[in-house]
Amino acid sequence: MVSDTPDRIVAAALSSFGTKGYEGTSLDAVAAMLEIRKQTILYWFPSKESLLEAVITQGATELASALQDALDAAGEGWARVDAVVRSVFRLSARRPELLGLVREAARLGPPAATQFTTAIAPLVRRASEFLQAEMDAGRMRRHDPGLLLLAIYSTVVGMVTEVEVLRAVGEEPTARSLVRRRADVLALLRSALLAAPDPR
Amino acid sequence: MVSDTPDRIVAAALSSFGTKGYEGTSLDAVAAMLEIRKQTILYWFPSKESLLEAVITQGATELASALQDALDAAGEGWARVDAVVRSVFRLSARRPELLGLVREAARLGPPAATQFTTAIAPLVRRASEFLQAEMDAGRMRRHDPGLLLLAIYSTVVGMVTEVEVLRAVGEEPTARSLVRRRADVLALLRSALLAAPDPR
DNA sequence: GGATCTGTCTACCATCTGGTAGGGAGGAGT
DNA sequence: ACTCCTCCCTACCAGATGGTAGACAGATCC
Repeated sequence: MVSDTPDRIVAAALSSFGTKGYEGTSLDAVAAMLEIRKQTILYWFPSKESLLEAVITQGATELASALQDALDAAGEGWARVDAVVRSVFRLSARRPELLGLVREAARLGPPAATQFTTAIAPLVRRASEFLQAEMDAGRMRRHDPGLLLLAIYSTVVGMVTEVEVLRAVGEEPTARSLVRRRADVLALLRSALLAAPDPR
Repeated sequence: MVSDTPDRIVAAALSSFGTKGYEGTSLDAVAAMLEIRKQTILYWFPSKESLLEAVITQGATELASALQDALDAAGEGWARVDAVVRSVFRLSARRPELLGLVREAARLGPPAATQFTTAIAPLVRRASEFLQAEMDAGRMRRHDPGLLLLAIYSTVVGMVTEVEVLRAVGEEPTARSLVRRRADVLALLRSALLAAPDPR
């Protein structure tokens, strides 16, 4: 029988890295969550950095699979954007640490950030091509697909992770508010992206 | 003669907190930047936390004044949005640490985040009222002003701070790219916000 | 039953962290 | 000349941090 300890360590570390940040999380703290000793963590992962690496791999995998599931179930055209946004909002309710980890990975810079972006690169490419195709077909306004993707990413991730900014603009981060925010983001993206109905 | 040391400490700490993060910055590191001893920092600021407080006050003041200057020089209507976006992009080129600090403050949560949002609350209120007025006048599409503000904030700050995500979507963060990004953000916001010309 | 391997532990360690205690140089006030 | 105040320093300290060394229990193999 193989031990499930490394998986449990990664899960606990993901949660803590995603909420308290990498520097803000000590190995002792992660160990305490699992009621094991720090040395057990260092038995499975030779250093804190290598644990981060495993956590990012895990996070990227989970994120990619969630988005993939949403896309598999989605239709065509705008429905795909809709599905992705909805799945991110669902994720933010069920696994807020995961979105937090995305932010943290971006903040830490290389090599963590590079690892993450490399892991989800295929999704980025597909999304980019999708946007390009929609634009070519005249169904979306023309923008640089890469920058558009970054804008969508920033907006959606900001809308679900920036709790304090949310409060600053007078919105309490409740479950009900999440539904409103999702509706608002979708409406906003609609008007930003969808080409105006051809007047001719 | 009063010493300028506290100001220099705050400036150095702002730069480090904004790039490496709060936990990622040690008092020794800040002291080394100024070629003084850590104890001199602790003479002026009784604790690291109180230094953070001073840094956030300073950061919020600088940010507010930059935005205020831009608004004072701006015209009416859409020109005001344009002016704000341009000033943030200018800031991201001249003082990237400042934008980094905004992100860091939001990430740290209370009390740092609260302090920051409190400090710029007047600007938020004015912006909110402006958007509301534009909507009432039929010049912008209707959205929740608070959520709209958060979306704009996320998009613009993301566009200037998320260097690694930028790379992931195939955009190298050069000075030239900054101009393109600014143009793209403005175009995006235009189509998202401006009401379609009344067809009647 | 002995040897080996796996997984977790206890016991340390060096380094770094924020923070305290207190000294001393030099200017200002008297 | 003396004292006081401002400002920065050296010398420490306790606790936390990431990491190492090695013991030990239990399973597995021979």
